Formats: sequence, structure tokens, C-alpha cells
Amino acid sequence: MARPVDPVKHALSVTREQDFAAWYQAVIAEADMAEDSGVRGCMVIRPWGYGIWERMQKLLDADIKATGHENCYFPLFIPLSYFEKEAEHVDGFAKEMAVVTHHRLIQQDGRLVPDPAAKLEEPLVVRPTSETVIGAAFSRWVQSWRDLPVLINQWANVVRWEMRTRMFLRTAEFLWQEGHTAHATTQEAVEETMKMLEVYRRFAEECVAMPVVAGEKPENERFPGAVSTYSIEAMMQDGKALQAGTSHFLGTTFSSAQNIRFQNAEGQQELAQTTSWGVSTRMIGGLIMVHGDDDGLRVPPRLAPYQIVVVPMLRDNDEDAAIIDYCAGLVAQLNALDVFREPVRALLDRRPAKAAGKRWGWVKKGAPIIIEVGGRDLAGGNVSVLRRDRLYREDGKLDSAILAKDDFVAAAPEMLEAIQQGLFAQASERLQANINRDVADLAALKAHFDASARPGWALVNWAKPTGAALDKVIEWLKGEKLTLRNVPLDAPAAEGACVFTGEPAVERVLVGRAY
RNA sequence: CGGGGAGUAGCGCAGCCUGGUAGCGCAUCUGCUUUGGGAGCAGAGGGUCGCAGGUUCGAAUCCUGUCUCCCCGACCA
Repeated sequence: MARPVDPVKHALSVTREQDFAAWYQAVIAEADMAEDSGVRGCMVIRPWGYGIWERMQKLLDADIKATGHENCYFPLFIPLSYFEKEAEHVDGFAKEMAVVTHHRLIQQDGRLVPDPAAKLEEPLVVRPTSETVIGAAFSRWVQSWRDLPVLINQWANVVRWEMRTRMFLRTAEFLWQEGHTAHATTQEAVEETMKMLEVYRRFAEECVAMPVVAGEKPENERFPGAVSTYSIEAMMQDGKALQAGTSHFLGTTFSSAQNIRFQNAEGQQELAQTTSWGVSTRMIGGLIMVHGDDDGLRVPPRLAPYQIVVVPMLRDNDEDAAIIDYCAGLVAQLNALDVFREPVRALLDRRPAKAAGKRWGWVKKGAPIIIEVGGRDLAGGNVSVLRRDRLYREDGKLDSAILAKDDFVAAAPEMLEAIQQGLFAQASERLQANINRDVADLAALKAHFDASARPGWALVNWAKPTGAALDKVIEWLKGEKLTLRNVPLDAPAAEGACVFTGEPAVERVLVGRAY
């Protein structure tokens, strides 16, 4: 019988196993990513959390531009009447819109209240998304087939008055990019929709190191007003699914509502075909739940605001100045290197705090490599290297390695690449291991999800029912707290009977619990 | 928005039932000791007890309202 390994003392007070929801909150707090703001459902994103978002923006923005899109900016406020033009879209968002009705406050009994004399003629809504206002612009911009396609993107905040909020995963105000395009033909718009879905898949996998399943959303999960909606779905460590990005083919829903017409080469008026697609700060929630461990966050090197943090071990003595010089030299050497075709981001943490406290702070933030330098390292020309992706040795002690400084510098880019790949490989293995592809009928599906507290997903054959038949399926799934995630683009062809209806299956759909 | 839980020092909590003017741990600051892995001892600073009313001689404590957070639903990126 194996001798039980001494329990490792972890940096967080709650583990993923004990209470996943509490663990998630703890990571955000302990890594200084975000905190409550006092405004319902809205959070303060602190420098470490926002730094990760800035990295996401930088990398994804480059991809968006490389595919021919340009950035622009549309207003936060949208006239109510814009929404009234598109019924389905309104139904989707009406229940969660913030409305601006006044433009001035006055003092009344010592309090500030909206001035009744300053009531807006037409209320404005704070954008929950910008299809309507961008559609209005498109209708001005597009006259002829020569004006198409229009390919734009904006980075912005949006507001949806959610009933239940969770940091990063669902906040009342969140940050995102929303791409909007208009095309002359259906085929071109559909191609655009798929192209951006693929951009998201690559971004998630290559930058966030988050494996995803790209596929089409079932009818009931479509964006309000969309003809078809596609998503990338990621698996969290508790087995739940997170929709991490969406791409919509909108057909002529918005072009007919907003009158986006063009004269084609034959001289006839035609409605434009539009698309929209978005990735939000929710991706950060996914990052936490995919890569975090019981010591806090682990940030993939491509997204880490600082990839290598150098912590001098200061003793309040004569040697301190030399240690700091040595560390500053190391940081300069590292910052002169390239990795992932960008300069390395190394930081010298010279705050006047204890080295151990600073080290654990960076562990919880998830800096990929933490370097500690003390008097002995200085004397020997060494550094002490701690990799965040493998913190502990088998005996539960921190797995720090003493390397010659120059050897570490030479190896650093490769080490960062290895960490990036390792995180992806680990998450990828978990994803593949937790998709059950052998569920043949409803009883087996129920059994799969009843069998474990973290059952992952099931990929099942289905007949793609619509209307009332689909409602029945959704109803049953709801009873089991399950949802249809998407129909993976790369799933093998359907075979046999639909798990839900028994009819001949036409495709395969992913089933799982979801955030 | 329905059900449940919670808001007291920067963080984590006790005190509330049975009203009498606020305490513990960590963190912070000072001093001494220590010095290769989240140091020890001694001392110090820091709170109108979420907010607003009410009851009372007196409210962190009782009552009402309200705001915010967490969990479970319904809704959704």
C-alpha cells in the first residue's frame, strides 16, 4: 500500500474539489483580478485582471484586422425606437435593458432626483449589443454593391440587466468586441460567419490555451434575430460548458428592419446580408476555470501581463543593492528576448515586502515563471526558478530549480512556450476524456449525468427536431439541468437513432450542464 | 425576479437570542531578534457595526424599509 503523501499546503483556503463556486470567487479575490463595486452586477477590474484583458484584446484585435476588419466606435446610447423596428430582437433583450429617461438632476429635500422638467422626449437604452445602431449606420453607408462588404468591429462595454450575476461570467456591464459586417450575398455572409468562428477557435486554443468545440447552436439557443448562431464551447474543470464566443449569420433580419439596401450590378434593389460576432470578458472566467488550480490562477504565457517575475530576496543589509542590480540586469536580458514573436515581458518586483509573501502573491496571480534571487544566487551567478505549471515536487515541497543565470536566460523563451503548450495539452486531455460518445438512448443519457457530480458532456445522435418536438426535448433536458451546447462542426456523421426521439439521426449534438 | 444565507478594522470572523457604548486572528506600523523558503517577541495605529427610519433613558443587538454580495431556481454572452 502506498504511503499517503503529506498533504500539500495550498495558497487558497478552499479547493476546487471542496466547493468549485467558492474556489472560483477565491481565485479572483486572491489574484487581485476584480472586486465588487457597490453597483449591482458590476465589478471593478483590477490591473491583473485588466492586464489579461488587454493581452486578449491585443492578440484578438490583430486577428480581426488580419481578416480585413477595421475598428470604429458607436454610441453607448441607442434610441428606443431603433429596437422597436425588430420584434424578435426586442423580445430577446427587452427584459434586461437599462433605460435613460432624464438628462438632469435637481436637489429636492436634500437629495438629488431626476428633474421632471428634464425628461427625455424619447428614452435611450444603454446598448445590450449594437446591431440596431450599427444597422442604421450601414443603411447610410451602403448604396451600391460597390460599397460591400462592410467589415467593422468595435471594442466596447455593453449592459444587460441580468438577474443573477457572477464575476466575469455574467456581469451587468461587460467588455467585449462586437464585429458587424454586411455582404451582398448569403454565401459571402455565411463564409464570414464561419471565418470569424474559426478566428475565435484559434484564439481560444492558441492564445488562451483553452480547447474548444466549435459548432452550430440549436434553434432554441440562437441569438435573437439570427438565422443561425455558432459558438465555441469550452469545458470547465467542474465539467460544465462555457460558451466562450459566438458568431451569428443574421440574414436580412436587420437589413430589412434598418433598411440596409443596395443596388446590385443588374440595377435592382437588394437587402444586404449581415453578420455579427463577439468575444467578451467572460473569456477571463473561462481562463480561470480551465487553468486555475488550488494555488490560484495559472495564466498562459501568451496572455500573462508579466511572463517572468523576478523577486529579489532582500535582507536589509549591504548586499541588497547588489542583489537588485543583479535582478535588474536579469530583467533587462529577458526583456531583450522574443517569444511568440513578441518581446518577453519580465518584471522586477522591488516592492519592500518579504520575498516569501511576494512569491505567493505571484503564485496566486499565476505568473508563468517566478524567479527568486538571494545572496547565494548572486555569489554563484545563479537564479532560483519556479514554474507555475508545476509548483510542487512529489514530496509536496515547492519545486524550485537552481540554474545558472545565463542558462536560464537562454532557456526562458523555450520554457514559456513549453508552459503555454503544457496548459493546452492538460486542458485538451481533460476535454477529450470527459466527452461521452457512447450514449445510445435517453436512459443512458440520464444515467451518464446521474453517475457523477462532474459528468462532463455527452455527444449524441439526434434527429434535429424543430418546433414542438424540439420544445419537448428541451423540456426533458431542463428537468435534468441539461442543455444542448452545439452541433460540432467536426463531429463524425450521425448514425442510428436519435437519442431523444428515436427517429433516424441526422447529426450529433453536445449535451451538458452550462454556465 | 422567487427561495435561502450574509454584510462588524484592509481580509477572515466572534459578539446579536437575553439592549448598557466593540473584540479576536491575519495583515499594517515601530523596535529588537531572525535570515534559502508564507519568521519570533514586545508595543502601536486602525471601525459613526451596509444605509435610512422606528422602539427605548440607552441599539451592532429589537422592529420596518432599502442597498450590496453569495448559493439554488427561472432568464441570459
